[in-house]
Amino acid sequence: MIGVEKMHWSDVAAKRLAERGEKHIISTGITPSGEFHIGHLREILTGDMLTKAALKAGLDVEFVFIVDSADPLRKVYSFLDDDYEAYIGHQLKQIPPPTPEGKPDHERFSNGISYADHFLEPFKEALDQIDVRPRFIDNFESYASGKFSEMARIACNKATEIREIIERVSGRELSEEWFPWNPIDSTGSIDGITVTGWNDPYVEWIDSNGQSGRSDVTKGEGKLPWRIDWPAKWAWIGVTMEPFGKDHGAAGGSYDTGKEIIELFGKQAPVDLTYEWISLRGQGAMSSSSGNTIGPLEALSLVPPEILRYLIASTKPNKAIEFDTGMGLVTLADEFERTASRDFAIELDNEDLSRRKRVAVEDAQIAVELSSISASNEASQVTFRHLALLAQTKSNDGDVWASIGIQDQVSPSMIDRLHRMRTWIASRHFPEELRITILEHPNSEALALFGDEERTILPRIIELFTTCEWTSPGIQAAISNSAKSIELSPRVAYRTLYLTIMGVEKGPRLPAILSELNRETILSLLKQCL
RNA sequence: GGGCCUGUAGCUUAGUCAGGUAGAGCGACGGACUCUUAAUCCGUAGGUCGCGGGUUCGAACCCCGUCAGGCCCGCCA
Repeated sequence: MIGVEKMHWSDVAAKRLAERGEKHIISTGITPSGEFHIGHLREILTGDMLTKAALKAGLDVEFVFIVDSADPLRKVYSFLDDDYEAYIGHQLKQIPPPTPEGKPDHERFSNGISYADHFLEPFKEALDQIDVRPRFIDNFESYASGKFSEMARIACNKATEIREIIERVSGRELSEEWFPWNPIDSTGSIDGITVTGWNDPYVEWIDSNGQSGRSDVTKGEGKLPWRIDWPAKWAWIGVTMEPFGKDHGAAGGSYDTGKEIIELFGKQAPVDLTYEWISLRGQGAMSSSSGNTIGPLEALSLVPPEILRYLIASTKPNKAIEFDTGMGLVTLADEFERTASRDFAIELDNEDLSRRKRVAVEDAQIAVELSSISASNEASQVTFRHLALLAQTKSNDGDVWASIGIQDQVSPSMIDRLHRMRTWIASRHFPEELRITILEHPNSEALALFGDEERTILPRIIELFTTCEWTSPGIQAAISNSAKSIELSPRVAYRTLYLTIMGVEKGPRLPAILSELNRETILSLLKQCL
């Protein structure tokens, strides 16, 4: 007995789903309290990949994304002006979006754009680019339209049971005034308000200003607290699976209480999948409030969407990811290119493949499948590294295509890729290691590495550079000939040039780069090195 | 304080559930190509599997302890 087949993480989860039936709703949700970041992308991509795996397994599945716009503003975040003090406790759908300076933008708000919308819109654009197309559910609208009515009434009627569950499972003690409904007070806030009575379907309250009133829980005049709000959503939407961050997944966390609370609603808790967080390399966890973020759109301006998908697809959910916008991104992108261009059918055909290797091949194959964007499925003709080189040495796109040899059939995705590469090179994220730098003055440390051969060949190079055709082939011939004419390896000529022009011993292919530069500038630099 | 997750070559990691003397990619190094030397091809080196015990004929894997990082028990993907 070899054992049960091992599978890609998405298939393992799909199998768990299949054990529960045919029809499924996979849900994800995010609070639009600040700028979305690539950490949020893990939530939504994990959900998207689970959906695809479930479809592959023959299940009837729908993917939804709940926008938690009914959540209140918790505090004045660092990117907000103190004017937002007045909105603390107010629901995100009910307050104005910030201007670029962080002030409340009343004008846009009067045009129907809320704080929640402000942050959601760019994220939707990113989702479109990475080909994630969920059904959006606006939580605030859901409350307003009565979707939560039944669950809210059950929760209020079973306040004692819910209190018991939360206190027992989370191990924390709830205050005397605690009630499973947060009404909206006379100013629009759900903070600092005390529930004084419950007369189905009305919650009676008194707020911090001494004002009293009552809220109809079936009309969304308030909201359920998070720990009840979540299972209530599972219940009314019919969620059967939900991936969530490790913060919710810890023992005693909101999933643990939620799975008991939902039973009061007469439903079953969804299958869970806890995923680790994404941090920014060298900077710790990402957080919208601290400004330590990379937005999905910023990430997408640097790399094609399939690379971001690949990052999630190829990493098991319980592994923390350190997102590296420098060399790590190059390595990731190159790994994707290599993997995507493999012929898995042939590899799997090999009978001698060990079990372990076979699983690894299948895993890679599925990761690639989950990464590809439906529209453009072709393999790219260049590695990221190489494209980075070409983009830096050839200012004209046509020259780049000619160098790759695809000038007659340039695909839209290649053009797209080159443009992203140019953006990346211009950004602060581009790794110095890959950046081509041409010296303005000779580097004495580099020249100290000169040997007899280098000293001998330099005058020959200068001589041939003075007369050769200043094109890539012309320069290449000149370099080659400078060495051959005095019976040295071209290697020496290249080393000499790297030391004189870039101050390093090795480097990228020189002829193309030099042809982009001014001949006199190079000659002058070389002569200074004599 | 209680609980959960993670720790494997310089880097990213597979393998841990079902124990059988560690696999891969990147990088590094070396070589090849009458060769655009960060391209391509071939090869080499590199691991006391965080640490210490235990169980076992046998442990990266199971058990106990311990260290480090992260998280939850208010809110956060």
